[in-house]
Amino acid sequence: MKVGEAATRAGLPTKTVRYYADIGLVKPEARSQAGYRMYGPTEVGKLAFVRRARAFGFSVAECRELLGLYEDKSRSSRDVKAIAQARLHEIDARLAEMAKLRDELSHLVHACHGDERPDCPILDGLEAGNKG
Amino acid sequence: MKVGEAATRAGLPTKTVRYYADIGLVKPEARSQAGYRMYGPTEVGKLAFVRRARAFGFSVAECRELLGLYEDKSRSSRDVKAIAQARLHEIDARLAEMAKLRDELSHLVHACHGDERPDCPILDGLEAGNKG
DNA sequence: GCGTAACATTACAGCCATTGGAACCTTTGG
DNA sequence: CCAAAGGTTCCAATGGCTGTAATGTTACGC
Repeated sequence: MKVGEAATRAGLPTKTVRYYADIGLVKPEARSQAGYRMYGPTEVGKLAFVRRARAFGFSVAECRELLGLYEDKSRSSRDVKAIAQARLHEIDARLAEMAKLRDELSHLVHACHGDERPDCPILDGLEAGNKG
Repeated sequence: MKVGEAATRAGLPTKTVRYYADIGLVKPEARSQAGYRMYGPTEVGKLAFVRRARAFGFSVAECRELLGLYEDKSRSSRDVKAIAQARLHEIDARLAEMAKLRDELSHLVHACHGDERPDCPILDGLEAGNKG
């Protein structure tokens, strides 16, 4: 498939997919006669993976490393597992924090009466919660 | 207090606090005789507010909007609630994405035997899991 | 009162990860 | 055959910081 479809399937802007190809993060499987980037399901999978990892806050360099886990056939699976597991711990920590923040905001939203009164618990809560 | 202390209290880098002052997001209460940015507790509160909002994924522009509501005494809490609730939905979606990434990595980590063999299941995981 | 370290200032450059636009080429369908 | 839709490259700009240089100010020990 061409870049547009690959982008759509991966849930990324076409421009970004091209950019990822340019920086060598996710290269197209091949180029068509006319020079079009041609992608297969594997690449779409990688792109979607990168999208998730990026949304999570991993840098492009880290995404590269993570993708490296998939691509480096010469690496021992012990190394792969170690790196993946370390990342997993990071992810779990961030996930927990995000969930906590989410619950906080949720609580505040539900505590907010949402009428015309100017004293809103959301703003008070955010203001009060300046300790961390 | 001066910028350094304000930054520390708000949990932000000094540089960022100065940057926020420059773009008019959170201005210092005043300038000292020597031109130093002078902050009070109100500004520290705003800075911490911005930090948390940024961590939630609010853009600086959105932070500005929220701070605007915060500063506008005639604000209705309905507006604030509407904005916060919209963001909450986004955050939920983002959390779901993160959970997906986490599960993907977790699955791969557990499927990997972690020995010296170069054919690690982690390497194969992507081709299969390209649906999201 | 003086030195100096720790802080502050501005201005400007650079960074990362995109994103927009111009100018052009290829494929697809009536 | 021609237009629309979608592809290409390249270069510029954006958002949100972050580093660095050159310089000014303040606090503290001597």
